[in-house]
Amino acid sequence: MTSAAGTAPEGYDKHAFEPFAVTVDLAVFTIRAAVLQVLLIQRGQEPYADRWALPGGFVLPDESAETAARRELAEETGLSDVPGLHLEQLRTYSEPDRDPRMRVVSVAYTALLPDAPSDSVRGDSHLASLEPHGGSDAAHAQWLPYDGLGPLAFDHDRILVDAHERVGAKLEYTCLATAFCPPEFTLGELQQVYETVWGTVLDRPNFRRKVLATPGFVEPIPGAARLTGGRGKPAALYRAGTAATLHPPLLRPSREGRPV
Amino acid sequence: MTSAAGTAPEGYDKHAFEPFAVTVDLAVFTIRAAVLQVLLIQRGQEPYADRWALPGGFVLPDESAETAARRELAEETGLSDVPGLHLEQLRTYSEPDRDPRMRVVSVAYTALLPDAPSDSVRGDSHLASLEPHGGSDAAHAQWLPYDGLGPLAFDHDRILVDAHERVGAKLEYTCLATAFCPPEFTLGELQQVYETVWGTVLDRPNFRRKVLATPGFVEPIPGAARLTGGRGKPAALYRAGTAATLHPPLLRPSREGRPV
DNA sequence: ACAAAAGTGTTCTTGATACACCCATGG
DNA sequence: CCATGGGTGTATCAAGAACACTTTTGT
Repeated sequence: MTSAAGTAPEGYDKHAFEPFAVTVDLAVFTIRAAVLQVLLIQRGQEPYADRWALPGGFVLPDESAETAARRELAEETGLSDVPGLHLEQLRTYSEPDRDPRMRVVSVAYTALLPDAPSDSVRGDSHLASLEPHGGSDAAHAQWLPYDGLGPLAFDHDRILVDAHERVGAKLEYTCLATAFCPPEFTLGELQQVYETVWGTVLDRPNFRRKVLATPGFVEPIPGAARLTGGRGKPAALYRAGTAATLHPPLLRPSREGRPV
Repeated sequence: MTSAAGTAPEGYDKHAFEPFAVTVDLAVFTIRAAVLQVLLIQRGQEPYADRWALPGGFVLPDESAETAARRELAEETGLSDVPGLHLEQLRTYSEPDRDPRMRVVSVAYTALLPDAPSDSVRGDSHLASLEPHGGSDAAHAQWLPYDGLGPLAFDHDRILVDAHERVGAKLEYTCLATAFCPPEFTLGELQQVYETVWGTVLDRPNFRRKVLATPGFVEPIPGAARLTGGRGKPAALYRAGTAATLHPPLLRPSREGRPV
């Protein structure tokens, strides 16, 4: 049997069998002031009232899961057409008891947003722009630090851990890190992305050489420079390149004692 | 909003909205006689009558997608509790028009099965064991070479390409290759896995050193040996180790001109 | 002058590559 | 004794790690 034929309903009576709800859940990350932040919403109703949860919602009858993910992201964050938005399917969660109310199969997506990392720690001007909707759910959409989150609603803890792990792994062998950066960024900011997601410290000279030696990772913007910390030499600016993968990869340090 | 609350049906009337069918599709690979093979079934009905398709079926109301995948694999292949079976979620396909009959969201899985590679090319004794069910769908389940497949039903071409790409990539940085091997295997057989999936030739001495230098990849079976090609020195036998990842990775050769 | 951050150079070590070569078995 | 496949040794080269050092800015 294949996609839809076979084992179960043969006549395709659309209401003859127990329906599944199909939803999307979004693990939205950004880096602000060298801290990994996650976009969460506070639930207003049972189950899990007052707990934090991932943004998300139903897949509508005529849209794909990815379309639904983009729509929900725009609706709940007010961010539509964010330049440099990275959206990628994570995996699907389908345990029968993951939502106590009914059978819900959820396709999880990971999204990465740029937000000038550790530059001028501005007074949450962006955060405000995330809450333009006075609407029911989006009203409490908020960035929270990834570390030290209390237990989330449903199985969202696990989704978030899976998403974080995937992002960390993809930094090793793809050019994904630029998705956290604004259109113009310094190599120090790019390094900050790696250090924040991995929770490690990298050697600046070696990081620099590695990035510049990978064709298509970043492109220099001739003449441009910017001060990053108030003091120090102004850093050269770069744009994201066209390459998608890193060869050879940029491996996390000290994987020796790492559990496999 | 979260998994199930919010945007759409608030009262949770299970039949109030357009239902989705949720299915699993299986990309089942094995290596036989140094050829990458895929398990396919021939469709008996429209749409796509007589075309080859991936095995799969409906997720039942009280099982997870992974449970459904294991059940379908057992039902359609007669293979239940295969030792060393590797089953892993690939991704979810949810384009609204992917099945012309109704809305079907399919969670695709990749499965890898051992089958003594290129050893004694026995007379398809295994193949026969895949068709014990005279039942409707499983009747035509069959191994076919991955290369040179005609167009498959639905979007199964794409699923299969995605699965192959994922397997190839995971060989680089995980110990996945042993999933293609029987419980006891030689290093030559393990190398055959890499060469078959990647479509490249590897240097035997270097491959050997690399594998043995990775702790937990394989474990030697003291004293055991086996002839592989009728001639030549008997090869030492190994078991799969406990490690899951490869550090450093075993990269595909000649990635220079590779599109990124 | 000093601190802070960017950027360059150099050494050391590791791992990958490309071979040449030896060993054991069947025909 | 030769073909075939397993296994070892070795020289060469590229990449990563560690760290000293220079440059440019603000205070």
